[in-house]
Amino acid sequence: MLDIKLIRSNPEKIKAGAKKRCIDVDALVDDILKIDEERREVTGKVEKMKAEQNAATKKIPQMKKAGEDTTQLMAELKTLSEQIKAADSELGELEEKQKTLLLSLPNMPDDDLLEGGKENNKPIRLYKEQPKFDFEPKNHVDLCENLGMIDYQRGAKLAGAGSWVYRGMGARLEWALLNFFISEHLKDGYELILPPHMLNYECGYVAGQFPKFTEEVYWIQNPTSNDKKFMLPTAETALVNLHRDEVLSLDELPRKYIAYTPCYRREAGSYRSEERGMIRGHQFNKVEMVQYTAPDKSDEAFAELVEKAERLVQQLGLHYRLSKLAAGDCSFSMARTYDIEVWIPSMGIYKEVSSASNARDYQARRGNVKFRGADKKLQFVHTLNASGLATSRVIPAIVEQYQNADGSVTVPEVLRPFMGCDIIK
RNA sequence: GGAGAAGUACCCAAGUGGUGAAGGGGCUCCCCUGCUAAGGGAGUAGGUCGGGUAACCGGCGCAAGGGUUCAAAUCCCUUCUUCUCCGCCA
Repeated sequence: MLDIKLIRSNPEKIKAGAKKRCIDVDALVDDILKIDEERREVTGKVEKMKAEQNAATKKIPQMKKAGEDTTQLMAELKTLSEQIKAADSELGELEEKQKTLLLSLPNMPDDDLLEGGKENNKPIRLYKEQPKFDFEPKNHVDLCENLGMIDYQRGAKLAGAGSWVYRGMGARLEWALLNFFISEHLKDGYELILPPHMLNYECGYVAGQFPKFTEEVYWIQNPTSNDKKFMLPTAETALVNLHRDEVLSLDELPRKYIAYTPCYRREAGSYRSEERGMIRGHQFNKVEMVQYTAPDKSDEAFAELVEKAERLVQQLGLHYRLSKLAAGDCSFSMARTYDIEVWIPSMGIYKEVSSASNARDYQARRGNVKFRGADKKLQFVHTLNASGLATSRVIPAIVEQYQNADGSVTVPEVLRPFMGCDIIK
């Protein structure tokens, strides 16, 4: 959520920010300002009446004590009370309306971001070279099936298209990756969190996924209650809500968390034919990093998160690309995002394994997460997140980039202690 | 799933319709003493919204949201959370 005071004082800036994201919010901003003005006017009216009511109400017990007749005053106050009620409900509607509109404004992109969508994403660097094979390389679907690592058939039997079963060395590779990621993060002093996977609506709202993307998650509706929960689409949704409605002290910052969870996504409308195998599934495993920082420290934290995510991919020895996303490709809540994409030889493209973002105070405003600064004043914290990493894109990259002519796959060195073997065959 | 009890500030806690939400602990500052402990005094309801250049003025606030009333921490309803007991259960 953006600061209404910023919108009030500099609406053109907000409009220009959205334009960079290829979103036109001109009419929306104008509407917000119009309602804001109306809201403030009604607020003044209501508060004046309430002040009058409070003053008069205090007189009644005094008059009663003195034996005076209060019926006339009480009658007058009844009228006033009715007027207040009417004006108050008008005010409530205006506030509600304003909030709804405010929520549909995306975060402001950072000044240095390029305008436009995906096509303007800018590669910052490449790591290693594209692997060359002196044999006909296989794709990860065939490799995984041949090696008994992933069972797509039975995954579909159990849960439909877009679901798979990890088995044998596949399951062990998956688990080794998660262990490797977590142990690296622990070395860097991050606190491990295992959050609930079913979250209440408020969590999605604070993270910035709702109300816009309520249809992209799975909802749990119990037959005997109205209680509704959703399956988290990323652990970020849980982690940025850990300190919702809290005031952190300056010496508690930065807070550095990691969480392992499966991520549950409906992925409605995606093209399965182009993304065979594990590239896009309804459930995939991910270790997520989240930091809460003071505003002046968030750039530093962002650099740290990018570096950490990169380091993991480097340690796995995978060829990847780091890109700075153009404004229009950053997600709704984020002021800036860098993607790390690994090379999938069979597809001939790079696929995201980590997305590092700085939300600045956008999520903190929605979740009311503050800290008390050195000057004792309350301010919103900054929240940042980065995957570290999502396994479902790493495994295809590993099996394809590390495949051998005989169809076996060499295990990256850093994973061997976790796997207990050097080669999958 | 059923029954009951509770939710007031950093903590404990009083408060069953009426002017400023008691009291204690802790914390901060001051005084006395001065090695410590003890004692005395003052402060400790924040936050947010609206108005104002500002000092300041005003609205809201007793888990959350509604309702009754001239007036609600207090009465009524709904929801949430915690605790106790019962049932079911991996």
